[in-house]
Amino acid sequence: MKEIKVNKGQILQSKGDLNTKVYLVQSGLLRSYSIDEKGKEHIYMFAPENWIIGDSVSPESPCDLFIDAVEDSVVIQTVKDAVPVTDTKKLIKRLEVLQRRIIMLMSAPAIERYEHFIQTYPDIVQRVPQKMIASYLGITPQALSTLRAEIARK
Amino acid sequence: MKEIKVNKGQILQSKGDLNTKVYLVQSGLLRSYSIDEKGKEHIYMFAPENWIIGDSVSPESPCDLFIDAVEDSVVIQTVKDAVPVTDTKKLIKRLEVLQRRIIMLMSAPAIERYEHFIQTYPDIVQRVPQKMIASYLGITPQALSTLRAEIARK
DNA sequence: GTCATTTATTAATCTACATGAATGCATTTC
DNA sequence: GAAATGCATTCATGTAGATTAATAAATGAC
Repeated sequence: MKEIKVNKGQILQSKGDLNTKVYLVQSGLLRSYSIDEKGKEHIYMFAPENWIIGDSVSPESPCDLFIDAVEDSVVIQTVKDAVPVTDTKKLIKRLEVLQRRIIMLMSAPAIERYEHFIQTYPDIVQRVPQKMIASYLGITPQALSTLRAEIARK
Repeated sequence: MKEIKVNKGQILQSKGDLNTKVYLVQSGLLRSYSIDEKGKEHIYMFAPENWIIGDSVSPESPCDLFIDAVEDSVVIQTVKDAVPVTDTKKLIKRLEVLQRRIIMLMSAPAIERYEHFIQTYPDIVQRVPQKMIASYLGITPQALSTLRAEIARK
């Protein structure tokens, strides 16, 4: 358990890493994402102040996600075992978020997913480039741009 | 905490219910799903023997999902508070599954999601109608049928 | 066993979103 | 402060998968 300063763009975890840690964000903003065979990034989550971020695999397995800093950040790094004990309530809360995300990915068109996102995370919208929001929503930056133009036109 | 017999097709939980329970499947097969504004079902998960199924919202909030029996089943019903204590490891395992599902929904085409599904849950494939697999994958039964024909042709 | 209902398949058409490319701004870098 | 890089926008075209509809096969009800 130690405090780390991370610069914007700095990578904390790469796909395939073993013995990965969990990060509690003190200040700044991290993100986790996967990269597919075509080299395309897909953002799994954003972690602003007070959020916990890490790959949900056991420490022994190679991880799936990259984690890096979207802003200069300060984080506390802990081993995975330390976390579950800390806060079961938070885990349940996270399950709830993931459940809603899956349902939305399957049933709602991009425009509704976008509207839900800006309502749920208005602060994050201000802090990350639009292409990252597109990546989180599962669409291209072009599609998001077009969709925003449509919303503005109304 | 009590044991319940459920008949195929019987609904255990409907969207909007309060004080929802968690079900541990003894035998048979349950599923949870949402219904969108167009009346279309989207299966969130299947729960065969020894799985836990429930809506990930606090007991006080109205739930989002329906739960019903795909086969005649026997389940143990418990209140939510009883579960977290039981097994943090299982919660983590579930986070891992959800993480992979989200990544796949965003980055993999339907055919790969299908192949991943039949590899991961070969038993479930045998036990549920194809349209439910389509619903789980986030595509229509027609699309799955066509996609299966393509696989067979190879 | 017969009829009714649900499920799976196939095909024609439509649509949301991807891809690729061009352009204008805004940032960073030296 | 000029050049380079990254970001957002717009447009033309392509495509995975949705929708609609018709038919066949399987399952269930009586």
